[in-house]
Amino acid sequence: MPELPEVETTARGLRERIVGRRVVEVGSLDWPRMAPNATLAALAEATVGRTFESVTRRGKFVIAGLSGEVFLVLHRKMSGNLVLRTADLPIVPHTHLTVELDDGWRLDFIDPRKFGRIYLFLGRESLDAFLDARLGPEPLEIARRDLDRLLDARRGRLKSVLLDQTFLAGIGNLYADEILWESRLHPERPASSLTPRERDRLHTAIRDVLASAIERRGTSFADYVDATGEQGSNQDYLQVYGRAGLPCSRDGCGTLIVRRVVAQRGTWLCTRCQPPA
DNA sequence: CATTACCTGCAA
DNA sequence: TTGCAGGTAATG
Repeated sequence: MPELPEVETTARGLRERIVGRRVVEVGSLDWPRMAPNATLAALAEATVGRTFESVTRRGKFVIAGLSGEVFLVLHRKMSGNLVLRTADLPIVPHTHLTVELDDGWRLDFIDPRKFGRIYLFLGRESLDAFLDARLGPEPLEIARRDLDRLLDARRGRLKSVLLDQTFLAGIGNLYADEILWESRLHPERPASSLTPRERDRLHTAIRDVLASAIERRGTSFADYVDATGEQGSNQDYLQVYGRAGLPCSRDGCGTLIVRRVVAQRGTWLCTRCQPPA
């Protein structure tokens, strides 16, 4: 489940390897609804012959910028991966886009569940309009005072607010649970009910949980691998996600982690460290 | 707010 | 064989 840390790791890996490379060929778009605003022909026409100038991340989107303000934007949703391979290797099953580069490497978008999306934007304005309509601020850049403003504008529960990409961009189910455990906040607390001290804890936890997951190159819980096909290590450091029945690791706690459904999502928490009120 | 659709792999 | 996993858009 690629969330902010996994997408950041992938973007960094791609940046190292494809910036400065020219697109030679584009292919394999076998599932047209994965590219809502472009056909294979349009993708090829816009990118072949152009050179990658940047690879960035915004929320869970990877944004590959080519010369002439052409942007290839990819969202991996749940099972998607972006992997670089040498062009002589066969295309594996569930590959839905291939971008061949001038140095003998190929960027493959592989997604068994076909939930992933591929967008093409010509010009920075159309890219920014697309992103700004969907995404709130970056969690690693949000100032403490701005978090107040964001929280006060929300009436839902913490868990669903954290999952809302227009609140903060890039947090998904796994990191929402980890952030709430780290903050010692119950997922069903109303977002606007937090005391200043609790907001401090939430602000710190958002930064710490996401930053350390990036340092560990992401969580390889199910499908995720980075741009070179390597797994991250953050799955070895999870405190609650997927850990029902295991003891809470907080000093002297040991309460068994429970799973329940909050905001229609599997949600793991320590009921002692994260009291309902 | 909640529910459903989109998809496939995999566990029960 | 059924149902669950979950990101997001669309729909009650």
